[in-house]
Amino acid sequence: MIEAAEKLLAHSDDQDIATRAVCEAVGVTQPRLYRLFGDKRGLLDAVADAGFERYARHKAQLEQTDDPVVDLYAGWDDHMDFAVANPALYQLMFAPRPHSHSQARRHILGLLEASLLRCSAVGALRIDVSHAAQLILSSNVGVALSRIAEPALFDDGLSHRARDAAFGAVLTQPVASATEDPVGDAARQLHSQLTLTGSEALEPAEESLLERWLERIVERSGRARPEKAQG
Amino acid sequence: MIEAAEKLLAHSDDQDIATRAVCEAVGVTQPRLYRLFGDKRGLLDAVADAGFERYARHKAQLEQTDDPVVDLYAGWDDHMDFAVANPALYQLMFAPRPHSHSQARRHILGLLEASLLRCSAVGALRIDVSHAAQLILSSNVGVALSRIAEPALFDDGLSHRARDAAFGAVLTQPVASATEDPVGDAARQLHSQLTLTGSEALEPAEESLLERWLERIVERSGRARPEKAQG
DNA sequence: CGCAGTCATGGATCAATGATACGGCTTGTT
DNA sequence: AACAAGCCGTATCATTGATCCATGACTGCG
Repeated sequence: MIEAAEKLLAHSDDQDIATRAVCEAVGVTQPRLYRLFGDKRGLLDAVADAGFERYARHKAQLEQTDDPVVDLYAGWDDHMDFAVANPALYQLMFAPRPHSHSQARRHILGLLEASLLRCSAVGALRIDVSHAAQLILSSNVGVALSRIAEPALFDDGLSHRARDAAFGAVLTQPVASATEDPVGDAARQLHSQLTLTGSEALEPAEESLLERWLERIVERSGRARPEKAQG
Repeated sequence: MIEAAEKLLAHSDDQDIATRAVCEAVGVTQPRLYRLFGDKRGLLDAVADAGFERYARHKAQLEQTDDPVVDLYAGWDDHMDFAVANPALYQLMFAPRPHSHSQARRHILGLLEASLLRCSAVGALRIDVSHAAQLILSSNVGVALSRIAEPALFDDGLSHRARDAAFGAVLTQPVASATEDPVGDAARQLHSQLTLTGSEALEPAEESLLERWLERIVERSGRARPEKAQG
């Protein structure tokens, strides 16, 4: 029945299900559902917890590297994959629901803490496990919900950038400095200044062409910059 | 009427409102509401957009420092304050709602980009404005929604830790001191860098013309002191 | 001033849905 | 076989999102 509810939820366009629909999808009556779950909220909690179990199973198959930091990176990406693959279920698990008794968030935080504990054991963690887990999970959820809510506003590369930002603040590994690309940095700064105030020294056509060139420089240097983490 | 809807929403414990309740709180009939907003979703969109306007007004009163990075930090904290002060409205604005036409998220992203553009203009930004805005907003929303959903799981200091993590990934460590001629400074810096290392992104002819333009910008800003440095 | 036409208005109502009461059936025990 | 107990499902209620149609107000014309 939980499977049916999740299926209906995934296919419903307004992110809501009717208890009647769930019941007749399984072939049972409504009182049965209410004796089993007590409430519609109870049913949704059960669906959310079932979602966590699937999440945990999928994650258990994945995490077997001997480098805990690599596993951490894979965990973030896996989380994002889960979110985009099951947006409705993901919202059920991570969007605020009043009076929800689902333990999915707490359990996933526990999984993340376990993963971080391994990192901390090899000295890769800069702050304590609990705080790091909160930071990573909330950031990860924020990116996922933002992408679910309005994919047009949030870039495809956002997940990796946010991941590196969160991990950079949490892990002890040296953070790549921005001074590796001085040309790009200077071009970016000038581009912003021109956008903000303009310049009386150039004709409008010249300024427009200059801005295009600066964008090219920034883009080129962004590609050439050594991007360390992918996977 | 929007105010009444928001008030009811804030006081409702299940994070939902009945169109009847809104109508009789204002003293109008239901068809009136449906001719005004077309839909319950339309009403909620209107409430969300009204929430953005309050957010924007509150923010406009705040942002007046001459250090854009300081303003950026204040903006994050202000965002969190808004979230904890108006949790229901905040969820309406930032939690995914199917088929929502609310522009609140887009507008707030625009405000953030404007704030970041000022940072980038003084060389405080390591990546481009749009990407930085996406990262900061999604992380901020994630922390806020997590705290709203389950305050017990997420520490009080999480907001500041996440803030520093996001900003640390986005800002350059040494903040360039504000000068009276930022365009000229940026142009001079880029000119020097191009002279030193060049750029593969431009053709030689383009690069040569770019250097002449940069010289013109530097010369002009050196001669005519820009007294109106506002944009 | 009177009248027809147009349109907003709201009481009444429909349809969907969450939740439940009550009669009937199965099951186990004597 | 008779009886008690518990589960099941039909039928139903209450709430709520959304809409229909008779009514009345306003406008423009004669």
